[in-house]
Amino acid sequence: MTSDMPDIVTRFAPSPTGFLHIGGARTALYNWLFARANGGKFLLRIEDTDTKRSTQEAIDAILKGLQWLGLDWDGDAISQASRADRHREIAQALLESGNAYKCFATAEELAEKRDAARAGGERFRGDIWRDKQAEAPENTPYSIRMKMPREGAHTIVDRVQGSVTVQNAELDDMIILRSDGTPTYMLAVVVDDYDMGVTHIVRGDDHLNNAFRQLPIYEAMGWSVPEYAHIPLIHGPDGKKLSKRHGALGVDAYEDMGFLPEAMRNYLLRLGWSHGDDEIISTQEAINWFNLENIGKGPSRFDFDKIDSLNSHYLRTLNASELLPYIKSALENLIDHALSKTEEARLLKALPSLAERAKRLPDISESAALYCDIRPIALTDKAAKQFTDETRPVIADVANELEALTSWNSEDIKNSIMSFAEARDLKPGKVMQPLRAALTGGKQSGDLAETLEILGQVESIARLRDQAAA
RNA sequence: GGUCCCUUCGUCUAGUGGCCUAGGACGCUGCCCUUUCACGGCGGAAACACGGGUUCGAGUCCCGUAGGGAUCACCA
Repeated sequence: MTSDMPDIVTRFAPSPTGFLHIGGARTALYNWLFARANGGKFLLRIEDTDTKRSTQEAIDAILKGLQWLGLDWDGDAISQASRADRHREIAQALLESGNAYKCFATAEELAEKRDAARAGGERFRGDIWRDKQAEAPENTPYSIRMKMPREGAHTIVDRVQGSVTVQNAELDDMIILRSDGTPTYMLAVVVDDYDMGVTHIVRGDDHLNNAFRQLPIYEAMGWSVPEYAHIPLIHGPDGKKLSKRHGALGVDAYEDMGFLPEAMRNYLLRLGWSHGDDEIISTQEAINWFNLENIGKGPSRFDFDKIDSLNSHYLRTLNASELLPYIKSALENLIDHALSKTEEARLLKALPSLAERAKRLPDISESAALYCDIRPIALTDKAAKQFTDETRPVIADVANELEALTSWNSEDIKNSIMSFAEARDLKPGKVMQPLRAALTGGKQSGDLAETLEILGQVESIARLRDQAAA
């Protein structure tokens, strides 16, 4: 490690074969937090050595996902493929030092050996040419394989999983340079992590076994081994592994569903990590508190109910002008016209109480539509039942009462309705329920008098008369 | 199948040998508040996978069993 590097360097190293899924997002979050918690650096490396499967779209989606989550990385994102020369150089060095060797076997030959070994209950280590270098043929393409130790064992003291030991005899002579001269992931990770000065590797525990295959490269090069923290995977709500056809979504899908990035961060943080009984954890607190030791060891399931409750909490912390941009375009879609100045003014007053009732952003835009000019408003079945021969005249009369009001504020509106009810010897609820139905069509809204105030005298009375006349 | 990892309420988790009659959160649920829906307040049901040890004492340590997961490519 270079000496001018900070004490802690982490990295997130996604392969750009798809979107940034929820597990990757959490891995990125943990790496980011650990770096930020320790005044270190958080690096981003795109593992695009598999050029066949890597796409620019996927890279863009990953970058966008990280940005949405608010996880900023230090420096430029590094393309692993662009470092192929360096990887080849190390492969060559390994070859020259006798830690790696040329393998002339063909794919078919290898597959054959592998199947045979497996059928016999043996393990195949890919070592056909391990001890036959003297017989190396001329002008034949070859791959380069790592010459793995056969005796002894390696132990990793993983920051999450604890002490883990694997016998060296389990290790195969993996390919580090393909016969077409391109480096494999197994070589590239090690070289890049070393060159980037990565001190702590925090990644999914699907890489735990790989760590042991990578160790011999560090040793052969005389490089110090980084600290490892292998975090458990996230499963779907049913406990099954998350896959593309089974509930794995890109973070953009969660954005579309109406989750706030701060809610997502809080949820992901808490999914597999804890700080006593704390549930609502601000990003600053997360940075102050985050550590590797409190990461749980078992896999966890994604639970929409819980993230909903977190999201509704964060929704409530936003004020009206912060909220409006989040819902504006969805709302305009819903009401089929651009927001007018009056509508916007109503919304600025109504939004906080709408947010209080919402779990996700669409809940807000849907209820916000009530404050727009959408006459005649649609009625739910339940609301429609409020309009009877009995209630229609009441609505009409209340409309007249309200029209006579010279000051339009919730206090006076409420008094007017209450005294109307009293004069007719009606229970307040008998009056208010039909009113509410006529004004909202059955959708959720806040306090009735306040709703009327925000809607304005003209619009309110028009809505009431729509139903009174129907 | 080999190797490695994991296992506390339905879910996320607290718990690091006595403070555990196992705590919190989400969800579920009863009551209260109330002009609706929410919010809020007060309650409730709900878990140490199983079996052996070690120990005066085990959710906590050890060993087995069962279940789940990961990995065994010229993918990453």
